Amino acid sequence: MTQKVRVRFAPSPTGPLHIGGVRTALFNYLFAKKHGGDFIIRIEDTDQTRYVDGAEEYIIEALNWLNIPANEGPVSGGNYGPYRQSERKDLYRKYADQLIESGNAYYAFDTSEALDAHRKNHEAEGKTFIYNWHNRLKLDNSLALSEAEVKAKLDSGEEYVIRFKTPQDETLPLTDIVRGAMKIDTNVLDDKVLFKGDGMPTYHLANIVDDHLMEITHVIRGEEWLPSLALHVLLYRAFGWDAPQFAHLPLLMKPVGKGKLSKRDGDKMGFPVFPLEWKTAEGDVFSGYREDGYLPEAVLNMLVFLGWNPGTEQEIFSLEELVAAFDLARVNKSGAKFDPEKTKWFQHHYLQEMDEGMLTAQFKKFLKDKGVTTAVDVSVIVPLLKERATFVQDLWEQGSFFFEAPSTYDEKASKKAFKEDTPEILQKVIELLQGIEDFTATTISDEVKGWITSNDIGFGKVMMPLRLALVGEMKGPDVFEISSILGKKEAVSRIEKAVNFMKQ
RNA sequence: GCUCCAUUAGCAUAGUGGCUAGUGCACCUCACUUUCUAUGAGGAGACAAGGGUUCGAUUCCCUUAUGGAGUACCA
Repeated sequence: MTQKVRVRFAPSPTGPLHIGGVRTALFNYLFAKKHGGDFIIRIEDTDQTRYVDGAEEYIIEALNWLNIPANEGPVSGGNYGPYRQSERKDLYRKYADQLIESGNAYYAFDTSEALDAHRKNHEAEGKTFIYNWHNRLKLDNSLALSEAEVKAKLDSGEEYVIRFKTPQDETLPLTDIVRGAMKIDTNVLDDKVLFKGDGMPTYHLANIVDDHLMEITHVIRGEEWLPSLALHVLLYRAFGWDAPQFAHLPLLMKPVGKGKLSKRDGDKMGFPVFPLEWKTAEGDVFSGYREDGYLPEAVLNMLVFLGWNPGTEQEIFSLEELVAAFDLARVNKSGAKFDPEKTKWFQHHYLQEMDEGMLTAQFKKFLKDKGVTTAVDVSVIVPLLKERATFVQDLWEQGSFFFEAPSTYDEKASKKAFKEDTPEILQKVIELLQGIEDFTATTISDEVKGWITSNDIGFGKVMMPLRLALVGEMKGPDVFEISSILGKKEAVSRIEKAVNFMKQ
């Protein structure tokens, strides 16, 4: 029996959770649930200078909205806490020391200024400064200095960092579930800082220690971590621990042009890149899927197909179906361009599937928020409008005329529809409507159509101006449905208004 | 620059050593709705390039090109 699957999503609370991060969380969630495992959230806040207020709450709320909550985390708790690295601070030091004792790490006293200077000099010569085997003995660290010198520096309280002593002359084989086998020459790696001058570990140390302590079995993360994989594997080895399995997910790219999707792309191109709306301290607002009216099911379905597919032709998946179908082996290797149009298609689909009573309730709320009061039965018009709606707000877009009589007539359409003989025709229609007792769509339709054919008038001459009179534009459902819902009195009044408008 | 990763139509992708290379979005046409949507039916559109290996390569190998990531006392 293998051990229980435990995966973690480890965001850094430096701002709102990017949609790419949401996908990483989703894949972690699906993998965990598929294998009956646990999904853990861990806040990686080892960089205190980049901490942003509210970011952590945002992350949790976003996952809850999408219905993919964690089993363990800073809010839900668990047996492996604390789940914030800042609260685990005291823990890391001893592991860094352990590495020094075993000869896998060393103290380095080089100041940031000195290292920056080295980098600048190298850059000027077109070279890259790497802190590793080829120069570590020439720099200011415990490998180059005598024991007494090191002790003196340490005792005097001089600031230092702890660096990993990357092994030399080794071809390290790496395995990734998505990419398969890779290998890297350890000589190109640098001696990464594991423990910072401020007493905090870097991501690299903290993530290995925590993943080990939290008994993480699979690390599923973005491709931007692939270059760090060698270091991480080496760290597990240095500690003598079993490494988890790794899976690096392809990046999400902008819809057009080059480069990865960034937070500024969204509002520039008219789609959200965040699950929830986010307001910065400076007052900038980034739109979110939730506030834009997307359903969580649509966002999830869209997201899961970015970099994964089931290998069948099924495209619509409920969360349960995703859990059943998901497989890391079917994750793609190359970056996926984000397609906002496809998102809308999913959204349209899920809106159609939504319970009609629920949709009506949401639309009623929308109307209330807008301050619209009406005698019209909203539950009657929702089914009429819904198939052409992608968002709840589209119902208003499509059917506002049910609640407000048109005050103007679409210019282009009225040129086409309002002709010289139109007032006369509409006047006849008014008389016709007045005479209908059973004011239902079918009866009105029969009466009007019958009248048109028997008088040989031509449908266009009647239907177009009639629609324009009732709606104000060339849109909306069947004109007779509209007439019926508006009621005789209102329908007649709108037609009269149009007649008067034309007479001016 | 260096290291690692990738490359099927505008986008997301399926797939195979030999088939008309499949699907969805978007696009075009028609039908329906005498409007606009939605829907239905059709249609156009792809294996980055060049070398190998092979009886045969989109599929395997190499090179090039393009794209991406990393290259911090950030995650």
